[in-house]
Amino acid sequence: MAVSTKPARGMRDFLPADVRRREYVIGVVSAVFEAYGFEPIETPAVENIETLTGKYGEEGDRLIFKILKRGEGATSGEADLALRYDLTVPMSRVVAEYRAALPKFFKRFQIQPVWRADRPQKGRFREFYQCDVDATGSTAMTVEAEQLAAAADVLTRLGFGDFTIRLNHRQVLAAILDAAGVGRDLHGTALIALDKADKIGRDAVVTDMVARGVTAVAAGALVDLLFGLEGRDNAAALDALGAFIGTHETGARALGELREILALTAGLSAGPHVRIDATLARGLGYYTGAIFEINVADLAGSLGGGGRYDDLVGMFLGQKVPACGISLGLERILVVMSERGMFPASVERAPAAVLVANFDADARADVLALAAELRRDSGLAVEVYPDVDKLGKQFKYAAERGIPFVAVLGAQERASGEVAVKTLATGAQEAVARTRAAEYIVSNMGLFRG
RNA sequence: GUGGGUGUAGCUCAGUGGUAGAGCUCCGGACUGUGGCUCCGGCUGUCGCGGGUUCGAAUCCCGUCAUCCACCCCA
Repeated sequence: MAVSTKPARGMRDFLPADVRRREYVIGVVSAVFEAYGFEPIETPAVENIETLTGKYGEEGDRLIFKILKRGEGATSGEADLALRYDLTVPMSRVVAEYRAALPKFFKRFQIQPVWRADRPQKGRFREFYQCDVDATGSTAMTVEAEQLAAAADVLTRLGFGDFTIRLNHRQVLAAILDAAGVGRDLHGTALIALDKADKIGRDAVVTDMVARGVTAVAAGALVDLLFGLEGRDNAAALDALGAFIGTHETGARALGELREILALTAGLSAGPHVRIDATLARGLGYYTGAIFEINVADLAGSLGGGGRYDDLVGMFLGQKVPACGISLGLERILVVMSERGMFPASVERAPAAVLVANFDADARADVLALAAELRRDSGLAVEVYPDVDKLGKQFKYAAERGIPFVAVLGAQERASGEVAVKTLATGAQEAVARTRAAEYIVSNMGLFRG
């Protein structure tokens, strides 16, 4: 065996138990999104490369998986296609392409894999699913509020109680930097330093900023502001930010938007989880307004994130279409749920409810017939042991797979028109009339419902 | 792209220069119409790969690959 049987780096195979868990989470996500009036769409795995480049910022562009051009590309290294990096950009392309056919307010959700040429680590893969909700056509903060509520509903229904939704605004960040006296050309690099505030501490942030060209006075002012916000509630934080930026026009308007989002979510599921965080920056290039990120204590990365991007669709259409969206990371959610054992018993269920034993070559046709009767009459999944084998092996197989009942149809049972049904959890076994076997199993099935 | 940890049986790992081990799993049997418990017996290895040092390398050195963790960034 010379060839490795492992999947490619950062990619994973999903065995039955994995798929069941994934489908459970996806089911909750779609049900919640649909309840908010979002409609599903799907787009191709592959996009023309120019659709993707220049949308994510320098760091993002570097992580795009490119596909060599057929033919001469194999030698020249030229790429004309790429695997999608997220779902937001393809969705924006779709909105631009089908603008006339789509409703004025287009609310879509999309649950599909995306690919990033990143270095894998805990909760980070090169192929992973995103669950995105986005709405185009409105600049109202009701959009942000509802999307935060939808995300909070999903997490709450999955059993999360301890998540934090960090909320900030790109224009607030810009206003703070302006007010501190940081030149526009240094905004990007200053944000990177600022983003680390909660990790590396006050002095390190100042040092970092100065190294990036920010004056010591400006860096000091920023740090005083940010660390002065610690421990304050949302209203106090917004007031402090407002005092700092003073009469800065776009900044004041942005703060107003954050106040509105807080007011609108206050009575919703998201309300208790939202926290103003002036250090939240987010690297993706296309955000223009409110930005958010969902975190949980036991994971370094985020469970989800998003924000408003009013110019992205316009990059394809040439006409401004406001948009806002939020993305939940399926694998991140699954990693935490698996570690915490948050899956309900119904998800960890056995593949079948009944195993029909097969130990008499002459009875094989009748065994298959019994299985068909049980499926029809009980509605349960019924599996037949394919090989003629010792009964002991078959009981062991059923026990290992977690199948709760074994039905035995041997010469004795066939002669008497009965089926021996054994309940593995209790060890109880009863001979029941073949016509009543399904009913017997169903009535005992309640013991195993989680 | 940067830094670090780990690669030995199907799995978890021990073995720090002298003939490759344990536990679990698996298979068979005790129990040829009954799983879990117990007991008995048995299988399994290019020690990640390539080179170097050495009389001798799983062990030391170099390289490489894989994987995990962290950084960056992100879901």
